[in-house]
Amino acid sequence: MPELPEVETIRIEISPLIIGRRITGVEVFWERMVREPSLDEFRRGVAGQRIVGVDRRGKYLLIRLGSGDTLVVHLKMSGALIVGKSEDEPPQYTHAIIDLDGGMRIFFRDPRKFGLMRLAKDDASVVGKLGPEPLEPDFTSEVLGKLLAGRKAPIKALLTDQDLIAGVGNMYADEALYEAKIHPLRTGGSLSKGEIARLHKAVLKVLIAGIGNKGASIENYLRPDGSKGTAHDEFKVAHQRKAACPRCGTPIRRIAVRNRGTYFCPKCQKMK
DNA sequence: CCCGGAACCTGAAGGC
DNA sequence: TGCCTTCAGGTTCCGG
Repeated sequence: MPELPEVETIRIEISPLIIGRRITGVEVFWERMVREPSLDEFRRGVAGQRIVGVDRRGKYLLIRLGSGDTLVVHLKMSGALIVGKSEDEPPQYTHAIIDLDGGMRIFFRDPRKFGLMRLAKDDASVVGKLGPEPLEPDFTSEVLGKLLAGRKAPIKALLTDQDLIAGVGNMYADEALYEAKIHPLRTGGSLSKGEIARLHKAVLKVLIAGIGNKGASIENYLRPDGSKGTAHDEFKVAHQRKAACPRCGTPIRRIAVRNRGTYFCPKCQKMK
């Protein structure tokens, strides 16, 4: 599922393919994919525009247009942007196509149909409420401590709350908690200063490793050239059903936290 | 403000 | 073989 490392990989790899190209048209086969404005307005606002940049904020991909507007893409759980040629057959589950000059097209593939696009005048209306970017220098252990102070919710739920930290999703939250040896059900406010420092370091480590491995191809995530990432090969606990803890050999356990599958080592990550 | 649960989606995988 | 259940989870909305 696209989380920060997956979206960042897409940003890095799609930028040289599409920046400088002009969008010649948009086809949308699943209309609910376009949230704002109306589909007609969306088409008019996108068609004819030149792509002048691609940014990322949290899990949002921000495609900058010559008009000053931003084509916002969120891939949710199963979305992928595949760059191909005009004569290519659309991949299965393609729900929208963005045609570019030079005989290229971007296929928006999304089996679960959660992914969305919108056209925005400014960033604030879309990503204004997001928490800090975890890989920016201003995201320090002290900042993380302040965000968690007094919170009664499970740390697993807080880590995946986009208003607290932007970009961390279910998989990387499990990996970070394992790395920091913290039980996913510990409350945010119960973490010691040392544990917060460990967790901060772990979040950076797993995200950077994820980007280095071009994302995790659990489920349907694909890179713009259609290939898979390899980050999931290095997951210690996330989705490791029936596997053993690489540190102590204890079977990995799965529990549900806020209705999300949560994997951890019951021996290394104690409630205390 | 804080917390938890449901809804949106549908293919894949596993059990019987 | 085939049906049924479970699992996957980012975001938004709603109720307490």
